[in-house]
Amino acid sequence: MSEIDEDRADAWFHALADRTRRDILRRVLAGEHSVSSLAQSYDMSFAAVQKHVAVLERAGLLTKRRQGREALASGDVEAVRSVGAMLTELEALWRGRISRMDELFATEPTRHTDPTHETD
Amino acid sequence: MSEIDEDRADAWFHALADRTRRDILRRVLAGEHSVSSLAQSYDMSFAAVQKHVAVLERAGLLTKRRQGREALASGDVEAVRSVGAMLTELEALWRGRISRMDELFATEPTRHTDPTHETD
DNA sequence: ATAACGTACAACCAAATGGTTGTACGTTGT
DNA sequence: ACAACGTACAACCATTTGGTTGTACGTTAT
Repeated sequence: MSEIDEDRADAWFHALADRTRRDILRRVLAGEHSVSSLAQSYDMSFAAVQKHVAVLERAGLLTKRRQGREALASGDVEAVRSVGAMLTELEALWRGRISRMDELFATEPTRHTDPTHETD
Repeated sequence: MSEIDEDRADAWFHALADRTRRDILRRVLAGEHSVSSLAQSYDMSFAAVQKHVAVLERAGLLTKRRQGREALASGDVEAVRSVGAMLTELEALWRGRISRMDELFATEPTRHTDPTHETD
């Protein structure tokens, strides 16, 4: 895992580790929203919401396009899939553990016929 | 999404938002490790690693069992899958956006034969 | 018995986080 | 022209975070 990948993963998971940001991401994945229309949904200042959007943008989880005075935010489903792929890699490590246990079961049984424990 | 679910998601993503913790999780998903053996892998104090393990444990991403004086940590693949499932739900919102766009394409074409733009 | 080991946790510290208000600046509507 | 709107960002503040050292306590080995 390269240093740059770890940086991206840090940004992804940090961005997702806040419920307001997860909620914003849900909305912008479902459709484009201006920053101010998003801000109206939450009981906090416009600036706070704008910062949350900026965190999601820096993490690459959403993109903004300018239309007149509005900034329209849109979720990037490919980035979400990349995060999912990281978790799948973690699962693969776990599957590796299991197959190593299988190996163990495949080699261990010879012990059962260990001549030093011969009984007949 | 219930309040308790959001709390769990906060804990999951926060736990994953640190590269040392992700690395620890990789190791304990691949196989059981004592806290001190984990600590030897990192250039920080035992206490720091012990706290990282505690964060992962509180998030439910790993479990510990006591064996003598050692605490053996093991990754919980089901929890990892639950995090993945959250992301899949996010993707579903995006697919919803697409199908709403399909609806739009399905109704819009009548405009093309709008009598006010009749040319012949 | 006692030294060494493995763990847990408290107290502390610098840096980052999530919020606030205020300011500046381009865009839109009257 | 000018007021209102939408955005961005700086400065500030309380809390949390990720690290440290030190202490305490049960377990293992000599």
